[in-house]
Amino acid sequence: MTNELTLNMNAYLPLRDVVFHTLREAILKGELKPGERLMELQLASKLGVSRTPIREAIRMLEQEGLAVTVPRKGAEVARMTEKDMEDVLLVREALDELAAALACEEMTKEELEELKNTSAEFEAYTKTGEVKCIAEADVRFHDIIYRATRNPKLISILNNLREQLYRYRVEYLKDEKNYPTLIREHNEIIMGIAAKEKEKVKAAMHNHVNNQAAAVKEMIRGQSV
Amino acid sequence: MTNELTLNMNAYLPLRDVVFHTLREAILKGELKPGERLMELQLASKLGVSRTPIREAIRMLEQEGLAVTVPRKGAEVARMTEKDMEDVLLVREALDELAAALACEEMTKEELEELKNTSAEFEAYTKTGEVKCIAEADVRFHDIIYRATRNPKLISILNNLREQLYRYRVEYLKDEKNYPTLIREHNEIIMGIAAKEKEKVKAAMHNHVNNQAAAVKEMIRGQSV
DNA sequence: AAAATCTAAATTGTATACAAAATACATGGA
DNA sequence: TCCATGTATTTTGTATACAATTTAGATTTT
Repeated sequence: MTNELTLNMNAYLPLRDVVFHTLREAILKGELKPGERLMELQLASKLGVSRTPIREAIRMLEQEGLAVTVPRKGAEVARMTEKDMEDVLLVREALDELAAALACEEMTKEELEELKNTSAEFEAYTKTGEVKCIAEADVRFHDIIYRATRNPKLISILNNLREQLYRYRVEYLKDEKNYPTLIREHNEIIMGIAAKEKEKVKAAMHNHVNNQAAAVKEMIRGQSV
Repeated sequence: MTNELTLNMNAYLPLRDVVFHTLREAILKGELKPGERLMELQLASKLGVSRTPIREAIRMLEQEGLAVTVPRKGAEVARMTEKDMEDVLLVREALDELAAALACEEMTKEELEELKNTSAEFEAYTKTGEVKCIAEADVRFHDIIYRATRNPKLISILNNLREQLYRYRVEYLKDEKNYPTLIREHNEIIMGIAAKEKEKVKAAMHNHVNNQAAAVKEMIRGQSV
């Protein structure tokens, strides 16, 4: 009798992590709006826990850039200006290019297949117009590339950057007129990786992020009226 | 009587921040070694505070990548493998290049002067051999470039990456034979920025980080015996 | 001696208590 | 009405208490 019973005894998660994930989701979905105060007692009673795990979760959100706290005043959901968004996009541009180049070197045939499939799924969803599914397919597409970099540090930074853009990106994907461009760009990236033409892939990815950047900025400008 | 008495009433810092900075310093200086356990009660009594601010500081260190915690077992100082270091350096290479390019566009004459002065100080310290001063001058040199990017998000990521390399970088600066190369590279960067030749600056910065990368890797390999 | 089991101590997870500061609101005066 | 002041309430900061789990050591068993 070897220890085959180590099923998911790792399922234990400290409350701070549960709270952290819950609050993060709420912020990204927009349920907690930028500038909204994160009051410990209120959150604690709403989530049915004490202040201790709430406070620890807030410290984590803070470090991720999703919350901002002023000593003795408390935390609030981070506000994002257009400038902040531009800053994030500029960094993302550089790192997505790096990721594309690395993926070009490292990606296996199986992963390339997966990438193609995901791209096909993405295209299929654009036909039906299910925004949530489109967004998820897009995330998967980029995740496959990220994973192929074999660089966890890079992946975690990219995930954080993506997180910051999340709220606006969904809006971007609602606009049907972007779909053909996106599909073409995805295909360019796939072809580049398949041919292992690093410079082409970098250029394609640069373009891809850049287009998104332009759209997101326009969107913010529209909102800020 | 206008309110000129807003001196530094902001001097108040929550204990969690004091603890966070203290522990971070200790980790970067190597006083707390990779793999060393961070026990709450022990740290609390050593720093003369309760467990609460210690725990919050640990959550912050965790998010910065300086500590790793396993639920119910506790936190320890993050270990760094050679692969981890390579990963960090690869990202840093890309972002330092980006920073150099942005600085090239944005840097004022005054900042350029400051950069030259700092480079001169760096050179002077290499003559006296005060490693700590050399390191500080080098940090200042790169900080001036970072600041000139006008991109706080980029700056914070770069600071985090630098932090991860910190322990090994000091060792690197102890080796006198690196000094001439470093000085030359600094000058190339300065000249490139002065002439606003973006591509040259990027190449110079790439080279600069790359050399450091090679040295750091060699160092790790030496240690791991 | 090696392995397994039990027990005591140490350690983390969570809740709560109390102090200090910030906020909101009411009251009083110009 | 507007501003200033004072007071009550809310909220954060920190310490502590207790429960649950892990770890280490001792004891027993094979």
